Amino acid sequence: MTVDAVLIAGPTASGKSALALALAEKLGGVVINADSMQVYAEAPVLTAAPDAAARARVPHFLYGHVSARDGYSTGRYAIDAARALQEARAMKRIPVFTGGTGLYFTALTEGLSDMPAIPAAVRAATRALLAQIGPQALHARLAERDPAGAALLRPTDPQRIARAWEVLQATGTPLPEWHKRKGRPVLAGLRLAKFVLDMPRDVLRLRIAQRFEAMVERGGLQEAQALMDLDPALPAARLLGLRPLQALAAGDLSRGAALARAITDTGRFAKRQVTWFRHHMSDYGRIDASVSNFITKTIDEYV
RNA sequence: GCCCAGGUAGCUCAGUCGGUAGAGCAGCGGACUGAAAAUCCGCGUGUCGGUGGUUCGAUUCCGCCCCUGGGCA
Repeated sequence: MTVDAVLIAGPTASGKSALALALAEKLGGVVINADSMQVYAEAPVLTAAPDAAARARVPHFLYGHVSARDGYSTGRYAIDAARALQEARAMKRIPVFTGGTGLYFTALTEGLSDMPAIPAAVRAATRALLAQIGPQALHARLAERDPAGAALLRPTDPQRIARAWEVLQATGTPLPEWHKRKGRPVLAGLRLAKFVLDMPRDVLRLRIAQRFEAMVERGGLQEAQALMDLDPALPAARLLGLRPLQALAAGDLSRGAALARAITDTGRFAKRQVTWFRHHMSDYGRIDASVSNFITKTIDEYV
């Protein structure tokens, strides 16, 4: 495998971390996270982050390097990933990027638009305004100043409306204008081996269910309890399973109902991931991860 | 064994005074440029328990059978 970096994407619970570890070990590489939730330090169990044993075998980057009590973003990820890449290259080790966040892979291989970070104060004010007047009204206001941008968005899509609004407020330039300025991909100019793990949906759902049960056994409930006071507006508050487990801890949900809720939510997420991979990553090689020896087979075939 | 109430979508149910049927949840498909494990859009996926009968036509009415729940013994 004569490449500069390996990319392994896959839906949650598909076994990509294990493949990345085995591949990095075989290649003398490092593993770099490409998952938006595994960056948080407080929930290694619930985010299925690589454990101490894995991290002892191969250097891991961008796992638990930020607090769940802080915000994080794709923009920050792109910066962090570029730095991790430099560190790996300085070590003369091949970086193996792995995770399930499609947008992070876009940042790695396509690049985000070249635009400034939006000040936290503007973002907070936009959220407050959105909460106050609602998405329809904010969409209407956006349409007054950025008709073209507003036309691209549905009045029912609060997150994208807020994003367009805050960018306009902070920079005075409509978001679509910024999107025309292509930025430099984190992995620009590198030879890449790109893979997407794949498996039948019903098999994946079963794995999700089994893994979540195991997470609860291994301290997932305690992690959720420790984050009871987490600001619900933070990205980390969206962590799958967090709310159901907190409801379980508070006595508002039975164990069975909490687990069912979390497993259903996770299955839906996996479906969205697969849709992204199918349409944005069609040039990635497909690996069937439902066969028991897929790691060995993959290494035999590509290394 | 007898009486009663049910058997309709994966689940919980609605409905058809006889013209092959919807709702919620689940599920499936799709979009996606700095919160992306987010956010948003679209789609009923069905031998209406089985089998005879009446009828131009039965998921609907009638008979028998099977299954489930409750009651009486």
